[in-house]
Amino acid sequence: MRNDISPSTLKRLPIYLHYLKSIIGKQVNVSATQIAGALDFGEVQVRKDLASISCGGKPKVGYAIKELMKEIEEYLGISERNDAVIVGVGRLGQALLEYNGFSEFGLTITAGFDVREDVVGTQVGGKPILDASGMENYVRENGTTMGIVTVPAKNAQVTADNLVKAGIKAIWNFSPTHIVVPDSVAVKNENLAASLAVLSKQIKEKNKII
Amino acid sequence: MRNDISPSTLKRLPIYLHYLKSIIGKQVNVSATQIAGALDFGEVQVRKDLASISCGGKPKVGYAIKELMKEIEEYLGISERNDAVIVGVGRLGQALLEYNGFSEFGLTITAGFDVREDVVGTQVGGKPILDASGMENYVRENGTTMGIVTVPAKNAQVTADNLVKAGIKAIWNFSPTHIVVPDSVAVKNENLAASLAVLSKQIKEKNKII
DNA sequence: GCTATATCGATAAATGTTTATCGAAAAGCA
DNA sequence: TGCTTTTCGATAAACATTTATCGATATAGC
Repeated sequence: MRNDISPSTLKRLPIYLHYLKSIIGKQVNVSATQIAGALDFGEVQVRKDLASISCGGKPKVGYAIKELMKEIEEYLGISERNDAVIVGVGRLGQALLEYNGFSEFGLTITAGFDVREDVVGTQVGGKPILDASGMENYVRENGTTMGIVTVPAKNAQVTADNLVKAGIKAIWNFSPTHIVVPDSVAVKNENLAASLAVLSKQIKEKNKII
Repeated sequence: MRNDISPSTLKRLPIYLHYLKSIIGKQVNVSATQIAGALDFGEVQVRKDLASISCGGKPKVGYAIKELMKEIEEYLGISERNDAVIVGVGRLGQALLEYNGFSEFGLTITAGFDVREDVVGTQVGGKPILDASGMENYVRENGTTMGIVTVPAKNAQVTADNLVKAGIKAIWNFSPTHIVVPDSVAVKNENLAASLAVLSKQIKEKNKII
């Protein structure tokens, strides 16, 4: 349990966790070789990643799945739960409200906010959709940690600014624009265009080779 | 226009492009300093990124916005258009069908596929939703390059396999599971859990410091 | 008990990415 | 014209990540 895990490793931990969940019940132990094979990663990389959070595996046997899962979950802070609100209840916002896979990682979405009268007052995924004007108060009163931004691009920065004013600690931005926040706030710009760029480039390359 | 651009740079190019679009009309030239300031990147990094695709900026003036945009667009292969289908027309699939920001990056979504009778036959974002059983034929006949996977996790790998069988060149996987495909196919697993992990970790860190 | 094998963990090498530094070039101005 | 400022682009240094190699160890079979 060192504290110096690289961002790259960190990004892979949830992937390992997901895989472990899919095989628990079928086996007791798992080797780095097996994980690497299933996920198409390097064997050494897996071992190195796991070494940084795990108390260790046994030669010839591998890692105890249950323990390993517990260690990853603990490291990812799944015990420390965070509350989030979603600002912008369009299709994407709705999709995120309905998806309950985040609770697996300690995140609970408590409410959605929007300005459109036809959605305010409804429920999506069992969570209330409230008027955007009440967002700041809600965040302040409930001590909400995270704001998920799914508004149109042109409103994203303003929305983020409001969340920051309300004392949010982290912003997860899904709107197709880059937002900037003070240093005290964590931000992750979910950038579909960037992924697409990488993928397009790969297509180009593969075409060239063949 | 070298051909050896790093993945990290590649991921930033769409961000630059987006920013350039937002300031074109307001100015003719832009400096790396300005871009870096607006996007909260390092000044040198911006210059290095741009150097790898651009024919160059002028000291004291910066880069000609129009040219720079053209160069980025060309590099990203926005001229070479790709067709895509979406498999799985739930909320997320619908959100992606309605979002028309991808065309900006050369991607056209032509149809959606699902098994649920209540959506088959409808239109979302002006695109037809067809029965999943016809997916392979559709892809083969239209020479569709990319499959966007937004089915539930447990169906993701099967869906991917079918797409591969149909001759797809790239898979963009939004379902919360890791899928594996042959080497000949490009794949990008869009991993929300990974992003969330990184963000949660950041929150933890910030809490510690304060 | 001994040997063969799978697997771990550590160390080292290779590779990739970011950051710092500096000279040079273009523009503005006295 | 010559000086100052801004900014570029190149080079080098620092840092991070991935990949390769190898000895050590636990298990299984003989």
